[in-house]
Amino acid sequence: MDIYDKIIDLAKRRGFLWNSFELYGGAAGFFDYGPNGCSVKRNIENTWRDYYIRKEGYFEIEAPTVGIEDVYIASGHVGGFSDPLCECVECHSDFRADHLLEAAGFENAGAFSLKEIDEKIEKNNIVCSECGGKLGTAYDFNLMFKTKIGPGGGRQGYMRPETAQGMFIDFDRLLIHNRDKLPFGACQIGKSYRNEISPRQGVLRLREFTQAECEIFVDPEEKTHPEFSKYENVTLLLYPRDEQENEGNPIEMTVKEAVDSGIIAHEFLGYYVALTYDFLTEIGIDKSKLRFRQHLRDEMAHYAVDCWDAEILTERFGWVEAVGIADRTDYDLKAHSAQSKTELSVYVEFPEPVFEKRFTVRPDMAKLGPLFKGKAKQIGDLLKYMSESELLEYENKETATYDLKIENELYKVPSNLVSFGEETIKLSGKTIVPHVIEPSYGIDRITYCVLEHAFYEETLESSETSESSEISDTSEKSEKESEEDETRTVLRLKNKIAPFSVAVLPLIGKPELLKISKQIFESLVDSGLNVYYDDTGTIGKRYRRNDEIGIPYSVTIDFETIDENTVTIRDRDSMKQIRAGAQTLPEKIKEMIKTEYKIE
RNA sequence: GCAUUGAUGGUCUAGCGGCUAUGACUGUGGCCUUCCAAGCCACCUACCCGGGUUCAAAUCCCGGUCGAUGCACCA
Repeated sequence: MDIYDKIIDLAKRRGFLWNSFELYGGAAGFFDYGPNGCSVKRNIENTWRDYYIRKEGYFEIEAPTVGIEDVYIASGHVGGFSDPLCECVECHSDFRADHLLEAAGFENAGAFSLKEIDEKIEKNNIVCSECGGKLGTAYDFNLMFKTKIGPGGGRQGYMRPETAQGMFIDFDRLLIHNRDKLPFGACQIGKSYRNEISPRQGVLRLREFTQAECEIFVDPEEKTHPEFSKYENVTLLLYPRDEQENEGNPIEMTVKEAVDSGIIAHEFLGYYVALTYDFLTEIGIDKSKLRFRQHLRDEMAHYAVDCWDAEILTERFGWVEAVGIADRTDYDLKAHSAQSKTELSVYVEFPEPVFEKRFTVRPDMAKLGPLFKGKAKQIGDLLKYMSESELLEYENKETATYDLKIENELYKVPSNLVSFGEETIKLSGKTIVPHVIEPSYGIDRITYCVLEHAFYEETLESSETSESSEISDTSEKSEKESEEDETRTVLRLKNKIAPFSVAVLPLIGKPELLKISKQIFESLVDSGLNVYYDDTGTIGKRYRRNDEIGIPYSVTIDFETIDENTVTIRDRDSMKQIRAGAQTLPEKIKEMIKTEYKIE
């Protein structure tokens, strides 16, 4: 049983993760979060909000999960989020049709239509590489879930394959909300949907999953980050493109070093790579099992400048991509701008107005109008955009006119109606389409990894077998261990991530202890803590149960509580205890939660 | 989607044509119990779904669903 099986087993038993639709036999690619899983996931999401909304000051929005067709035409998902597949008639293997053609020597096979693919397969006699059978006609498999909006034929709708488009579409509203200034960010946490061909690896590849995405809109020429110094000395394990291509290894370096040496494209990306490191370690990802891998050039979207994935090491699946941090440039805004025929841009004021000398031609339109009637505008425009030398070329000194030819008609424009010269123009700003820096987090993957990294088993020698250390034969000893020693399973979750902060446990079920326990429970609940109360069975069993779902502290009420108004506080990880006054318990526990206090 | 393989209480598991489906752990109630899965008593909970073969199917056959693995796909 590997750690994945152990965690899925624990997750099922203790209400973290359940297969969806189990009652009806289940469906691949869907998971339910049970009560404890829901708490952990929510705590992770709220910590994310803490970083992006509270600290970074970005704006959270909530857009629909169903989108209209225009959105995904613009984003490229309607056309590009599908793959041409080809099925073997004999053995029913599926192949990427474009890959087959590329293997047969065609270049840019990805650009072929389905019809072209069929023709080329036919002509070149391409057969199934598995069994040599004949290939069926190519078809598009689009990874978006389709739906209809409204009754009857309805309007074509799609379940969103990423939350990002919501932020792009609201760009102009968000810009006004930020009072027309860059940079600013918008985020959203929510479900996304991809109709995966074959979901595997449990909760790591889902058809419905939760993303936390942030789109930060920046000035394309200003990719330094004002708060860069906050993270510049964070040391990261980076796996740059060059190292991957030359079979090298990840390298440790500070964010500053990575940006200065050009490994990370710019400060803005570096800042969010470091923030991601901070966030992931804060929620309990093991530092030593976290690295940042740069996308290879062919792996990156064609419009992206640079892209780094946070990868988390898991035992069964190896390095799992959990976060992507990309510079998407102005691709998305331009695409939506073109699709919606609306300008999506920002007017950026220069710190100082810029004065530019420019040669300008000023045709006297008030005179040219009556003279040339319908052609006047065309003539005027032609003159306006001429350089000095061009203008002089058309000058006819004899007749004192500029002789212009438009559609083979000659127009003689009197020179005295055209003035020109150098002018100084004041520019106080310019209109730009912002670039987008996108940190995108896969919350379900992160949640699984947090559980895996928190998972801890220890073997406790049962008290009767303490003499077993005298046995010299190791195999005999291990046999004895498995018989008599017990395994304690602990989720060493960070305090802020654990499903409950503290458990209240009367030592035994005597009425006088139960009464006072309830009072202590109430006082902790009233102070805002998430408290778990349990008075069944024996104390040891309850400790074990709570260890397994990661409750960091247990408050035990015993007979001294009645006499002296004190309780014990037990540490989940060390099992050590301290005594504390019941009066100030809520403050004490809150302080311990906040400081990740360990009783040694 | 293909191939291999599996599916029995919440979990692990025995049974592999034939009585009321085995056991352990968990859970619940009770007794006991002054700090780490203690003990005793009682109880709850299961043959993945649909067809077929048979007097009789958890067991054999076919199809489906879900899981694991490989190929393919995906990030």
